[in-house]
Amino acid sequence: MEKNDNFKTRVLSLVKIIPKGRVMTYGQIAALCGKPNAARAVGTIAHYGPSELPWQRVVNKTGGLASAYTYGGRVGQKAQLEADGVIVDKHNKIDIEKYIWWPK
DNA sequence: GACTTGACTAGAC
DNA sequence: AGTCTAGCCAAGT
Repeated sequence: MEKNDNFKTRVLSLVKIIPKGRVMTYGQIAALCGKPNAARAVGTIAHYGPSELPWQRVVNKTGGLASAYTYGGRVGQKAQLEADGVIVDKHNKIDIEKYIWWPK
């Protein structure tokens, strides 16, 4: 049963453990799940995944906020990241190099 | 049940 | 330096 959901579950679990004030990239999460080039899959899973996941801490390589693409009106994300201690730019960009986090 | 689209990234041209 | 292709997984049609 868990074999089919293995990748999806891994991604979701990984996002759940992102500490406050830190962020991760799609490619990074994908790589940690065993598929270094499955960044797209990560985004897809995220979009259809539970809304309780802190996807606001997940960003793309350009440092842009994730849901900014589809949920452009989701202004709460910026405030949420700032509440976590992440400085968000005017253009919804963050210092990815500074806030990137890797699980130990 | 097969095809298409989608919160992405990296490499090739 | 900018544009295009390829690769992954899941959900919708």
